Amino acid sequence: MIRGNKILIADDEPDILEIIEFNLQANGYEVTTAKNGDEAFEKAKKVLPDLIILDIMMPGKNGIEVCNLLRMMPAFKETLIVFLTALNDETTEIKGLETGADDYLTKPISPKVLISKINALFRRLNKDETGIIKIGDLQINREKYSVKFKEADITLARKEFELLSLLASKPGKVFLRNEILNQIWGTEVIVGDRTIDVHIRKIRQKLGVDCITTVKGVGYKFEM
Amino acid sequence: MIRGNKILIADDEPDILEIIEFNLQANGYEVTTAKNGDEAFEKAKKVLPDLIILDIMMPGKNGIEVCNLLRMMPAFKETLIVFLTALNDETTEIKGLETGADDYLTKPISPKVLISKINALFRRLNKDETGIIKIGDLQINREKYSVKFKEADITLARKEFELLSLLASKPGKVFLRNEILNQIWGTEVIVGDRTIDVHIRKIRQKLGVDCITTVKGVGYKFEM
DNA sequence: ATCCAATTGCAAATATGGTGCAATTTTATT
DNA sequence: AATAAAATTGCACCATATTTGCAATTGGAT
Repeated sequence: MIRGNKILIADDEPDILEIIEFNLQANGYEVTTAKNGDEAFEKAKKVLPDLIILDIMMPGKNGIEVCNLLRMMPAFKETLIVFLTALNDETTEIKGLETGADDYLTKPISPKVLISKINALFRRLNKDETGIIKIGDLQINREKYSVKFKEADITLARKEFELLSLLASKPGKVFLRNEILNQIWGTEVIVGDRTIDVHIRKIRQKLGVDCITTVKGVGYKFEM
Repeated sequence: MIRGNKILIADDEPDILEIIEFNLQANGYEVTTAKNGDEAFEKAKKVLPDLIILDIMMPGKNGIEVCNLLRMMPAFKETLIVFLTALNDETTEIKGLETGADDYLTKPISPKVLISKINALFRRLNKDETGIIKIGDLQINREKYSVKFKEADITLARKEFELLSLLASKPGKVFLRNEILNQIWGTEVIVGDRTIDVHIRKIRQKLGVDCITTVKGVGYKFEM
Protein backbone atom coordinates (compact mmCIF):
# COMPACT_ATOMS: atom_id res chain seq x y z
CA MET A 1 0.00 0.00 0.00
CA ILE A 2 1.67 3.16 -1.15
CA ARG A 3 -0.53 5.56 0.68
CA GLY A 4 -3.31 5.08 3.18
CA ASN A 5 -4.23 1.99 5.06
CA LYS A 6 -6.55 3.15 7.77
CA ILE A 7 -10.05 1.79 7.42
CA LEU A 8 -13.16 2.47 9.47
CA ILE A 9 -15.97 -0.05 9.39
CA ALA A 10 -19.46 0.68 10.68
CA ASP A 11 -22.07 -2.02 11.01
CA ASP A 12 -24.50 -2.93 13.73
CA GLU A 13 -23.98 -6.66 13.33
CA PRO A 14 -21.02 -7.69 15.50
CA ASP A 15 -20.41 -10.82 13.45
CA ILE A 16 -20.01 -8.97 10.19
CA LEU A 17 -17.87 -6.37 11.88
CA GLU A 18 -15.57 -9.03 13.20
CA ILE A 19 -15.23 -10.93 9.95
CA ILE A 20 -14.45 -7.85 7.94
CA GLU A 21 -12.06 -6.54 10.57
CA PHE A 22 -10.17 -9.81 10.63
CA ASN A 23 -9.80 -10.02 6.88
CA LEU A 24 -8.69 -6.45 6.51
CA GLN A 25 -6.15 -6.72 9.28
CA ALA A 26 -4.78 -9.86 7.70
CA ASN A 27 -4.07 -7.74 4.67
CA GLY A 28 -2.15 -5.12 6.54
CA TYR A 29 -4.86 -2.56 7.03
CA GLU A 30 -5.28 -0.69 10.27
CA VAL A 31 -8.89 -1.11 11.26
CA THR A 32 -11.25 0.86 13.47
CA THR A 33 -14.81 -0.31 14.06
CA ALA A 34 -18.09 1.36 14.98
CA LYS A 35 -21.38 -0.20 16.00
CA ASN A 36 -23.69 2.54 14.77
CA GLY A 37 -23.88 5.71 12.75
CA ASP A 38 -23.09 8.10 15.55
CA GLU A 39 -20.09 6.17 16.67
CA ALA A 40 -18.93 5.97 13.08
CA PHE A 41 -19.14 9.72 12.70
CA GLU A 42 -17.22 10.37 15.91
CA LYS A 43 -14.50 7.86 15.19
CA ALA A 44 -14.13 9.09 11.63
CA LYS A 45 -13.37 12.57 12.89
CA LYS A 46 -10.89 11.20 15.35
CA VAL A 47 -8.86 8.71 13.31
CA LEU A 48 -9.27 10.27 9.86
CA PRO A 49 -9.40 6.97 7.98
CA ASP A 50 -8.48 6.62 4.34
CA LEU A 51 -11.50 4.46 3.65
CA ILE A 52 -14.85 4.22 5.40
CA ILE A 53 -17.17 1.27 5.00
CA LEU A 54 -20.71 2.17 6.02
CA ASP A 55 -23.59 -0.18 6.49
CA ILE A 56 -26.69 1.62 5.27
CA MET A 57 -29.16 0.24 7.80
CA MET A 58 -27.85 1.15 11.23
CA PRO A 59 -29.34 2.42 14.48
CA GLY A 60 -28.72 6.09 15.14
CA LYS A 61 -27.69 7.77 11.91
CA ASN A 62 -27.87 5.50 8.91
CA GLY A 63 -24.98 5.15 6.52
CA ILE A 64 -26.24 7.67 4.02
CA GLU A 65 -26.67 10.30 6.69
CA VAL A 66 -23.18 9.69 7.99
CA CYS A 67 -21.81 9.96 4.49
CA ASN A 68 -23.60 13.24 3.88
CA LEU A 69 -22.35 14.70 7.12
CA LEU A 70 -18.80 13.67 6.38
CA ARG A 71 -18.81 14.93 2.83
CA MET A 72 -19.70 18.37 4.10
CA MET A 73 -16.43 18.52 5.97
CA PRO A 74 -13.38 19.44 3.90
CA ALA A 75 -11.33 16.76 5.62
CA PHE A 76 -13.50 14.06 4.08
CA LYS A 77 -13.85 15.42 0.57
CA GLU A 78 -11.36 12.92 -0.77
CA THR A 79 -11.91 10.07 1.63
CA LEU A 80 -13.06 6.85 0.06
CA ILE A 81 -16.54 5.93 1.22
CA VAL A 82 -18.13 2.60 0.45
CA PHE A 83 -21.66 1.52 1.26
CA LEU A 84 -22.57 -1.87 2.54
CA THR A 85 -26.11 -2.79 1.60
CA ALA A 86 -28.48 -5.71 1.52
CA LEU A 87 -29.24 -6.78 -2.00
CA ASN A 88 -32.91 -5.99 -2.43
CA ASP A 89 -33.01 -2.50 -1.08
CA GLU A 90 -34.70 -0.46 -3.78
CA THR A 91 -34.79 2.83 -1.94
CA THR A 92 -31.09 3.02 -1.44
CA GLU A 93 -30.47 2.91 -5.15
CA ILE A 94 -31.80 6.39 -5.67
CA LYS A 95 -30.38 7.84 -2.52
CA GLY A 96 -27.03 6.35 -3.27
CA LEU A 97 -26.80 8.51 -6.31
CA GLU A 98 -27.17 11.65 -4.29
CA THR A 99 -24.46 10.93 -1.79
CA GLY A 100 -20.85 10.83 -2.78
CA ALA A 101 -20.12 7.17 -2.33
CA ASP A 102 -17.25 5.67 -4.25
CA ASP A 103 -18.59 2.16 -4.45
CA TYR A 104 -21.11 -0.30 -3.14
CA LEU A 105 -20.73 -3.66 -1.53
CA THR A 106 -23.76 -5.90 -1.39
CA LYS A 107 -24.26 -8.36 1.44
CA PRO A 108 -23.58 -11.14 1.63
CA ILE A 109 -20.02 -10.48 0.59
CA SER A 110 -17.15 -12.93 0.48
CA PRO A 111 -13.91 -11.86 2.10
CA LYS A 112 -12.15 -12.37 -1.19
CA VAL A 113 -14.37 -9.98 -3.07
CA LEU A 114 -14.20 -7.51 -0.24
CA ILE A 115 -10.43 -7.45 -0.18
CA SER A 116 -10.08 -7.25 -3.92
CA LYS A 117 -12.55 -4.38 -4.18
CA ILE A 118 -10.83 -2.48 -1.44
CA ASN A 119 -7.41 -3.05 -2.89
CA ALA A 120 -8.77 -1.81 -6.19
CA LEU A 121 -10.07 1.36 -4.62
CA PHE A 122 -6.76 2.15 -3.03
CA ARG A 123 -5.00 1.37 -6.23
CA ARG A 124 -7.20 3.90 -7.98
CA LEU A 125 -6.53 6.42 -5.26
CA ASN A 126 -2.81 6.06 -5.64
CA LYS A 127 -3.02 6.10 -9.40
CA ASP A 128 -1.65 9.62 -9.71
CA GLU A 129 1.76 8.11 -9.25
CA THR A 130 2.95 6.53 -12.44
CA GLY A 131 3.19 3.16 -10.80
CA ILE A 132 6.90 3.59 -10.49
CA ILE A 133 8.45 3.09 -7.10
CA LYS A 134 11.82 4.75 -6.66
CA ILE A 135 14.02 4.19 -3.66
CA GLY A 136 17.57 5.32 -3.97
CA ASP A 137 19.16 3.52 -6.89
CA LEU A 138 16.30 1.10 -7.14
CA GLN A 139 13.41 1.53 -9.52
CA ILE A 140 10.39 -0.69 -9.61
CA ASN A 141 7.98 -0.26 -12.48
CA ARG A 142 4.75 -2.05 -11.85
CA GLU A 143 3.41 -1.42 -15.30
CA LYS A 144 6.45 -2.68 -17.11
CA TYR A 145 7.05 -5.37 -14.55
CA SER A 146 10.66 -4.36 -14.50
CA VAL A 147 13.26 -3.65 -11.87
CA LYS A 148 16.31 -1.47 -12.34
CA PHE A 149 19.22 -1.11 -10.02
CA LYS A 150 21.79 1.51 -10.97
CA GLU A 151 20.90 1.41 -14.67
CA ALA A 152 21.06 -2.37 -14.71
CA ASP A 153 17.93 -4.28 -15.57
CA ILE A 154 17.11 -7.12 -13.26
CA THR A 155 14.72 -9.86 -14.19
CA LEU A 156 12.52 -11.12 -11.41
CA ALA A 157 10.00 -13.95 -11.55
CA ARG A 158 6.42 -13.17 -10.69
CA LYS A 159 6.38 -14.02 -7.02
CA GLU A 160 9.76 -12.40 -6.56
CA PHE A 161 8.57 -9.25 -8.21
CA GLU A 162 5.41 -9.09 -6.21
CA LEU A 163 7.26 -9.69 -3.01
CA LEU A 164 9.84 -7.00 -3.64
CA SER A 165 7.13 -4.72 -4.85
CA LEU A 166 5.17 -5.23 -1.68
CA LEU A 167 8.07 -4.66 0.64
CA ALA A 168 9.26 -1.62 -1.27
CA SER A 169 5.81 -0.09 -1.26
CA LYS A 170 6.35 0.86 2.35
CA PRO A 171 10.05 1.15 3.03
CA GLY A 172 10.85 0.61 6.66
CA LYS A 173 7.59 -1.11 7.49
CA VAL A 174 7.99 -4.61 8.80
CA PHE A 175 5.71 -7.01 6.97
CA LEU A 176 4.62 -9.97 9.05
CA ARG A 177 4.86 -13.32 7.41
CA ASN A 178 1.10 -13.56 7.57
CA GLU A 179 0.63 -10.27 5.81
CA ILE A 180 2.97 -11.31 3.09
CA LEU A 181 1.21 -14.61 2.61
CA ASN A 182 -2.16 -12.93 2.40
CA GLN A 183 -1.06 -10.24 0.01
CA ILE A 184 0.84 -12.42 -2.39
CA TRP A 185 -0.54 -15.89 -2.05
CA GLY A 186 -4.05 -15.06 -0.86
CA THR A 187 -5.97 -16.78 1.84
CA GLU A 188 -6.86 -19.92 -0.10
CA VAL A 189 -3.46 -21.18 -1.07
CA ILE A 190 -1.44 -22.68 1.70
CA VAL A 191 2.32 -22.54 1.50
CA GLY A 192 4.87 -23.04 4.17
CA ASP A 193 6.84 -20.26 5.80
CA ARG A 194 10.04 -21.50 4.21
CA THR A 195 8.68 -20.48 0.84
CA ILE A 196 8.87 -16.83 1.77
CA ASP A 197 12.46 -17.23 2.87
CA VAL A 198 13.40 -18.81 -0.39
CA HIS A 199 11.92 -16.02 -2.43
CA ILE A 200 13.60 -13.45 -0.24
CA ARG A 201 16.86 -15.23 -0.89
CA LYS A 202 16.36 -15.10 -4.64
CA ILE A 203 15.62 -11.41 -4.53
CA ARG A 204 18.71 -10.70 -2.46
CA GLN A 205 20.73 -12.80 -4.88
CA LYS A 206 19.49 -11.05 -7.97
CA LEU A 207 19.67 -7.55 -6.56
CA GLY A 208 23.17 -8.02 -5.22
CA VAL A 209 22.56 -5.49 -2.46
CA ASP A 210 21.07 -6.37 0.85
CA CYS A 211 18.13 -4.06 1.08
CA ILE A 212 15.81 -6.53 2.71
CA THR A 213 16.30 -6.78 6.43
CA THR A 214 15.20 -9.76 8.45
CA VAL A 215 13.42 -9.05 11.69
CA LYS A 216 13.79 -12.33 13.45
CA GLY A 217 10.62 -13.98 14.55
CA VAL A 218 8.55 -11.21 12.99
CA GLY A 219 9.02 -10.67 9.29
CA TYR A 220 10.91 -8.65 6.70
CA LYS A 221 11.32 -5.02 5.84
CA PHE A 222 12.75 -3.09 2.98
CA GLU A 223 15.50 -0.56 3.54
CA MET A 224 18.07 1.03 1.31
CA MET B 1 -11.81 16.62 -24.21
CA ILE B 2 -10.20 16.48 -27.62
CA ARG B 3 -13.36 15.91 -29.52
CA GLY B 4 -16.95 15.63 -28.49
CA ASN B 5 -18.52 16.73 -25.31
CA LYS B 6 -22.19 16.68 -26.13
CA ILE B 7 -24.11 14.13 -24.11
CA LEU B 8 -27.75 13.16 -24.26
CA ILE B 9 -29.31 11.48 -21.23
CA ALA B 10 -32.67 9.73 -21.33
CA ASP B 11 -34.36 8.52 -18.17
CA ASP B 12 -37.90 8.75 -16.91
CA GLU B 13 -36.89 9.47 -13.34
CA PRO B 14 -36.42 13.22 -12.96
CA ASP B 15 -34.18 12.78 -9.92
CA ILE B 16 -31.70 10.62 -11.71
CA LEU B 17 -31.77 12.83 -14.74
CA GLU B 18 -30.98 15.84 -12.64
CA ILE B 19 -28.17 14.23 -10.70
CA ILE B 20 -26.46 12.90 -13.77
CA GLU B 21 -26.93 16.16 -15.63
CA PHE B 22 -25.41 18.11 -12.78
CA ASN B 23 -22.40 15.87 -12.50
CA LEU B 24 -21.71 15.80 -16.20
CA GLN B 25 -22.01 19.54 -16.52
CA ALA B 26 -19.65 19.94 -13.61
CA ASN B 27 -17.14 18.00 -15.67
CA GLY B 28 -17.41 20.21 -18.70
CA TYR B 29 -19.89 18.27 -20.77
CA GLU B 30 -22.74 19.87 -22.67
CA VAL B 31 -25.86 18.02 -21.61
CA THR B 32 -29.26 17.49 -23.17
CA THR B 33 -31.96 15.51 -21.37
CA ALA B 34 -34.99 13.50 -22.43
CA LYS B 35 -37.78 12.06 -20.29
CA ASN B 36 -38.71 9.11 -22.51
CA GLY B 37 -37.66 7.10 -25.51
CA ASP B 38 -39.46 9.15 -28.14
CA GLU B 39 -38.09 12.40 -26.84
CA ALA B 40 -34.63 10.84 -26.74
CA PHE B 41 -34.88 9.82 -30.37
CA GLU B 42 -36.04 13.26 -31.49
CA LYS B 43 -33.43 15.15 -29.52
CA ALA B 44 -30.69 12.82 -30.67
CA LYS B 45 -31.44 13.66 -34.29
CA LYS B 46 -31.46 17.36 -33.51
CA VAL B 47 -28.34 17.81 -31.38
CA LEU B 48 -26.23 14.92 -32.69
CA PRO B 49 -24.59 14.12 -29.37
CA ASP B 50 -21.27 12.36 -29.05
CA LEU B 51 -22.54 10.11 -26.30
CA ILE B 52 -26.04 8.92 -25.50
CA ILE B 53 -26.98 7.46 -22.13
CA LEU B 54 -30.20 5.47 -22.36
CA ASP B 55 -32.21 4.10 -19.50
CA ILE B 56 -33.59 0.76 -20.60
CA MET B 57 -36.94 0.94 -18.87
CA MET B 58 -38.72 4.00 -20.19
CA PRO B 59 -42.24 4.87 -21.26
CA GLY B 60 -42.71 5.18 -25.00
CA LYS B 61 -39.82 3.47 -26.74
CA ASN B 62 -37.48 1.70 -24.37
CA GLY B 63 -33.75 2.22 -24.48
CA ILE B 64 -33.00 -0.77 -26.63
CA GLU B 65 -35.52 0.27 -29.25
CA VAL B 66 -34.10 3.76 -29.37
CA CYS B 67 -30.62 2.35 -29.76
CA ASN B 68 -31.70 0.11 -32.61
CA LEU B 69 -33.41 2.95 -34.40
CA LEU B 70 -30.38 5.17 -34.06
CA ARG B 71 -27.89 2.57 -35.15
CA MET B 72 -29.80 2.21 -38.42
CA MET B 73 -28.99 5.78 -39.28
CA PRO B 74 -25.52 6.44 -40.70
CA ALA B 75 -25.15 9.54 -38.53
CA PHE B 76 -25.19 7.38 -35.41
CA LYS B 77 -22.96 4.57 -36.54
CA GLU B 78 -20.06 5.90 -34.53
CA THR B 79 -21.92 7.54 -31.68
CA LEU B 80 -21.19 6.18 -28.23
CA ILE B 81 -24.26 4.62 -26.69
CA VAL B 82 -24.41 3.53 -23.07
CA PHE B 83 -27.24 1.72 -21.35
CA LEU B 84 -28.42 2.45 -17.88
CA THR B 85 -29.94 -0.57 -16.21
CA ALA B 86 -31.14 -1.82 -12.86
CA LEU B 87 -28.84 -4.35 -11.28
CA ASN B 88 -30.77 -7.59 -11.41
CA ASP B 89 -31.99 -7.43 -14.95
CA GLU B 90 -30.33 -10.38 -16.62
CA THR B 91 -32.45 -10.40 -19.73
CA THR B 92 -31.58 -6.90 -20.79
CA GLU B 93 -27.90 -7.65 -20.74
CA ILE B 94 -28.26 -10.19 -23.45
CA LYS B 95 -30.51 -8.05 -25.55
CA GLY B 96 -28.23 -5.10 -25.10
CA LEU B 97 -25.36 -7.02 -26.50
CA GLU B 98 -27.15 -7.60 -29.72
CA THR B 99 -27.76 -3.94 -30.20
CA GLY B 100 -24.73 -1.80 -30.57
CA ALA B 101 -24.16 -0.49 -27.09
CA ASP B 102 -20.66 0.53 -26.10
CA ASP B 103 -21.03 0.04 -22.39
CA TYR B 104 -23.40 -0.52 -19.51
CA LEU B 105 -23.96 1.36 -16.32
CA THR B 106 -25.80 -0.41 -13.54
CA LYS B 107 -27.89 1.51 -11.07
CA PRO B 108 -27.13 2.44 -8.45
CA ILE B 109 -24.12 4.25 -9.75
CA SER B 110 -21.99 6.78 -7.97
CA PRO B 111 -21.31 10.05 -9.76
CA LYS B 112 -17.62 9.37 -9.53
CA VAL B 113 -17.91 6.02 -11.23
CA LEU B 114 -20.17 7.52 -13.83
CA ILE B 115 -17.75 10.30 -14.68
CA SER B 116 -14.77 8.03 -14.77
CA LYS B 117 -16.50 5.56 -17.06
CA ILE B 118 -17.59 8.28 -19.42
CA ASN B 119 -14.20 9.86 -19.49
CA ALA B 120 -12.79 6.45 -20.29
CA LEU B 121 -15.15 6.04 -23.22
CA PHE B 122 -14.19 9.35 -24.72
CA ARG B 123 -10.58 8.56 -24.21
CA ARG B 124 -11.02 5.39 -26.16
CA LEU B 125 -12.90 7.20 -28.89
CA ASN B 126 -10.21 9.79 -29.31
CA LYS B 127 -7.41 7.30 -29.30
CA ASP B 128 -8.74 5.42 -32.26
CA GLU B 129 -8.51 8.54 -34.34
CA THR B 130 -4.81 9.04 -33.91
CA GLY B 131 -4.31 6.28 -36.43
CA ILE B 132 -0.64 5.61 -36.85
CA ILE B 133 1.62 4.09 -34.29
CA LYS B 134 5.35 4.26 -34.98
CA ILE B 135 7.92 2.41 -32.97
CA GLY B 136 11.37 2.14 -34.43
CA ASP B 137 11.14 0.44 -37.79
CA LEU B 138 7.59 -0.63 -37.15
CA GLN B 139 4.59 1.27 -38.39
CA ILE B 140 1.02 0.43 -37.53
CA ASN B 141 -1.76 2.18 -39.35
CA ARG B 142 -5.06 1.60 -37.65
CA GLU B 143 -7.08 3.23 -40.36
CA LYS B 144 -5.58 1.28 -43.21
CA TYR B 145 -5.27 -1.84 -41.12
CA SER B 146 -1.72 -2.21 -42.32
CA VAL B 147 1.63 -2.95 -40.76
CA LYS B 148 4.99 -2.02 -42.16
CA PHE B 149 8.36 -3.20 -40.96
CA LYS B 150 11.39 -1.62 -42.59
CA GLU B 151 9.50 -0.69 -45.77
CA ALA B 152 8.09 -4.17 -46.05
CA ASP B 153 4.36 -4.62 -45.84
CA ILE B 154 3.13 -7.31 -43.53
CA THR B 155 -0.34 -8.73 -43.67
CA LEU B 156 -1.93 -9.51 -40.37
CA ALA B 157 -5.32 -11.04 -39.73
CA ARG B 158 -7.77 -8.99 -37.73
CA LYS B 159 -7.21 -10.46 -34.31
CA GLU B 160 -3.50 -10.50 -34.93
CA PHE B 161 -3.60 -6.88 -35.94
CA GLU B 162 -5.64 -5.84 -32.96
CA LEU B 163 -3.39 -7.72 -30.62
CA LEU B 164 -0.21 -6.19 -31.98
CA SER B 165 -1.89 -2.85 -32.08
CA LEU B 166 -2.87 -3.11 -28.45
CA LEU B 167 0.54 -4.16 -27.27
CA ALA B 168 2.26 -1.51 -29.33
CA SER B 169 -0.04 1.19 -28.04
CA LYS B 170 1.92 1.20 -24.83
CA PRO B 171 5.40 -0.11 -25.49
CA GLY B 172 6.93 -1.58 -22.40
CA LYS B 173 3.69 -2.00 -20.54
CA VAL B 174 2.86 -5.55 -19.63
CA PHE B 175 -0.63 -6.48 -20.67
CA LEU B 176 -2.19 -9.09 -18.46
CA ARG B 177 -3.96 -11.91 -20.19
CA ASN B 178 -7.19 -10.62 -18.75
CA GLU B 179 -6.62 -7.17 -20.10
CA ILE B 180 -5.95 -8.55 -23.53
CA LEU B 181 -9.03 -10.70 -23.44
CA ASN B 182 -11.19 -7.80 -22.38
CA GLN B 183 -9.79 -5.39 -24.92
CA ILE B 184 -9.86 -7.66 -27.92
CA TRP B 185 -12.45 -10.29 -27.25
CA GLY B 186 -14.68 -8.39 -24.84
CA THR B 187 -16.11 -9.64 -21.63
CA GLU B 188 -18.90 -11.69 -23.17
CA VAL B 189 -16.94 -14.03 -25.36
CA ILE B 190 -15.02 -16.73 -23.60
CA VAL B 191 -11.88 -18.07 -25.20
CA GLY B 192 -9.14 -20.16 -23.67
CA ASP B 193 -5.75 -18.83 -22.69
CA ARG B 194 -4.08 -20.80 -25.46
CA THR B 195 -5.79 -18.62 -27.99
CA ILE B 196 -3.73 -15.63 -27.01
CA ASP B 197 -0.54 -17.64 -27.26
CA VAL B 198 -1.38 -18.81 -30.72
CA HIS B 199 -2.01 -15.32 -31.99
CA ILE B 200 1.15 -14.09 -30.38
CA ARG B 201 2.97 -16.88 -32.14
CA LYS B 202 1.56 -15.87 -35.51
CA ILE B 203 2.55 -12.28 -34.99
CA ARG B 204 6.08 -13.22 -34.04
CA GLN B 205 6.22 -15.48 -37.09
CA LYS B 206 5.03 -12.84 -39.50
CA LEU B 207 7.09 -10.00 -38.10
CA GLY B 208 10.27 -12.02 -38.04
CA VAL B 209 11.66 -9.93 -35.19
CA ASP B 210 10.99 -10.80 -31.62
CA CYS B 211 9.53 -7.62 -30.29
CA ILE B 212 6.97 -9.26 -28.07
CA THR B 213 8.33 -10.39 -24.74
CA THR B 214 6.64 -12.98 -22.61
CA VAL B 215 6.45 -12.22 -18.92
CA LYS B 216 5.72 -15.60 -17.48
CA GLY B 217 2.73 -15.81 -15.25
CA VAL B 218 1.81 -12.24 -16.04
CA GLY B 219 1.33 -11.41 -19.68
CA TYR B 220 3.02 -9.95 -22.75
CA LYS B 221 4.70 -6.70 -23.58
CA PHE B 222 5.91 -5.00 -26.68
CA GLU B 223 9.51 -3.87 -26.97
CA MET B 224 11.68 -2.99 -29.90
C1' DA C 1 26.77 -23.51 25.03
C1' DT C 2 22.25 -24.03 23.55
C1' DC C 3 18.15 -23.01 21.26
C1' DC C 4 15.54 -21.06 17.70
C1' DA C 5 14.76 -19.05 13.55
C1' DA C 6 16.76 -17.89 9.13
C1' DT C 7 19.63 -19.23 5.34
C1' DT C 8 21.25 -22.17 1.78
C1' DG C 9 21.81 -25.94 -1.62
C1' DC C 10 19.47 -29.37 -3.72
C1' DA C 11 15.77 -31.72 -5.81
C1' DA C 12 11.00 -32.48 -6.69
C1' DA C 13 6.61 -30.70 -8.05
C1' DT C 14 4.07 -27.51 -10.55
C1' DA C 15 2.65 -24.05 -13.58
C1' DT C 16 3.08 -21.88 -17.79
C1' DG C 17 3.93 -20.95 -22.37
C1' DG C 18 5.39 -22.87 -26.97
C1' DT C 19 4.37 -25.91 -30.91
C1' DG C 20 2.17 -28.82 -34.39
C1' DC C 21 -2.05 -30.41 -35.83
C1' DA C 22 -7.01 -30.52 -36.32
C1' DA C 23 -11.64 -28.67 -35.89
C1' DT C 24 -14.45 -24.96 -36.43
C1' DT C 25 -15.94 -20.55 -37.84
C1' DT C 26 -15.82 -16.67 -40.78
C1' DT C 27 -15.04 -14.47 -45.09
C1' DA C 28 -14.42 -14.17 -49.93
C1' DT C 29 -15.23 -15.92 -54.65
C1' DT C 30 -17.53 -17.93 -58.23
C1' DA D 1 -25.94 -20.91 -53.01
C1' DA D 2 -21.93 -23.52 -53.19
C1' DT D 3 -17.29 -23.74 -52.70
C1' DA D 4 -12.83 -22.49 -51.52
C1' DA D 5 -9.73 -19.96 -48.67
C1' DA D 6 -8.45 -17.82 -44.65
C1' DA D 7 -8.80 -16.97 -39.95
C1' DT D 8 -9.80 -18.32 -35.47
C1' DT D 9 -9.91 -21.44 -31.73
C1' DG D 10 -8.96 -25.64 -29.25
C1' DC D 11 -6.25 -29.71 -27.97
C1' DA D 12 -2.38 -32.55 -26.54
C1' DC D 13 2.15 -32.86 -25.88
C1' DC D 14 6.66 -31.00 -24.78
C1' DA D 15 10.28 -28.04 -22.77
C1' DT D 16 11.38 -25.08 -19.37
C1' DA D 17 10.96 -21.49 -15.81
C1' DT D 18 9.06 -21.04 -11.54
C1' DT D 19 7.66 -22.37 -7.23
C1' DT D 20 7.91 -25.18 -3.30
C1' DG D 21 9.60 -28.40 0.30
C1' DC D 22 13.31 -30.79 2.66
C1' DA D 23 17.32 -31.20 5.33
C1' DA D 24 21.65 -29.61 6.64
C1' DT D 25 23.92 -25.51 8.15
C1' DT D 26 24.68 -21.02 9.83
C1' DG D 27 24.27 -17.23 13.02
C1' DG D 28 22.56 -14.57 16.65
C1' DA D 29 20.32 -14.02 21.34
C1' DT D 30 19.93 -15.50 25.95
